[in-house]
Amino acid sequence: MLSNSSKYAIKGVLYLALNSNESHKIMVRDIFEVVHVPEAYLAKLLQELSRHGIISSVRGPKGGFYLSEDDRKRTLMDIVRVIDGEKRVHSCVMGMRNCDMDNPCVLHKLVGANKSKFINVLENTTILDLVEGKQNIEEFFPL
Amino acid sequence: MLSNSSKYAIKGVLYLALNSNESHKIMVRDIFEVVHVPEAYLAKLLQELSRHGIISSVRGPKGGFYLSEDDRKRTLMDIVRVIDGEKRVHSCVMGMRNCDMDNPCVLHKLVGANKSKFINVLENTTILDLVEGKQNIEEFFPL
DNA sequence: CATAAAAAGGATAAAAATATCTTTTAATCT
DNA sequence: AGATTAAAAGATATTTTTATCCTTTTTATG
Repeated sequence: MLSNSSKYAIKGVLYLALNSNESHKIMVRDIFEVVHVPEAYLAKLLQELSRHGIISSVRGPKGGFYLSEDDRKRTLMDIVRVIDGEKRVHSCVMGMRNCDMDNPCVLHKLVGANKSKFINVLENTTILDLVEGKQNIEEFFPL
Repeated sequence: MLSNSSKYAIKGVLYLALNSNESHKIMVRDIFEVVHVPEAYLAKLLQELSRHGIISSVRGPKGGFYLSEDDRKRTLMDIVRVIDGEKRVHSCVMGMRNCDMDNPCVLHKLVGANKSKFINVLENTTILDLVEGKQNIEEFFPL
């Protein structure tokens, strides 16, 4: 429903949201220990997000990853979509054939409603919401 | 959150609930095609459930798997617990350290509520509920 | 222009999940 | 008892996910 990779990616982006901006970019080297994700693996994930325009990056000295103002308007689902793919997220809880949102099976009715809510949260929560929101920033840690 | 193996197991048990009883046992051979799970794999899963007393089975001729009356009172969570383990189900959505139901992180607050509901459904829905309930039996298919 | 910094990319490795095959054990029926 | 049937158990194979390593490309700066 939500892969480790996606969780890692969200953690990384969260860190960027809290610590980076256009004039202060951050290297993977400075993130991976804080969010407890292997350096090379996190790099891969962030590169993937950058390639899909979900986050920003520049190469070379003084380079690194960061979130632009627009990037911050991205939703959690944007991240998950890139890392896990649309398919995984929307696949039927029961893996039933001929069963999806529109034509749900019984288990869909039982658990699907909650899954849908889960998806709604992912779709409606932006990075900005998380960071600027009413949330106590301290609660994010430890990532 | 819910492995394929668990889904397979639930499907298998559902089939047993609909088609078996103490005096009419069913062989894996007769289930696997209907529920679209590889024969040997489904066998493993059902054996595991049987070993943990979630479903019933007898060996030899006229043998097979079946659900006793008591078996039918088992919840979906009983199945998931055996196949996926307690840990997987209750693990933090974000994989945060120091984060669980009692001491939730921010993402917990966002998506955790729905996850908890999801878990509640699994914990409060018995096989019997699914089969005898108000549900139209046809809706289960195709498994 | 040279150099160093940093992401990007490709190839590989390790671990976990999924799946299959083979042998053993138990029950039933001649 | 012996043959047969079916689950149980054990060993092995495949695939997917997760993770690492190493090289290449880009870019800023002295």
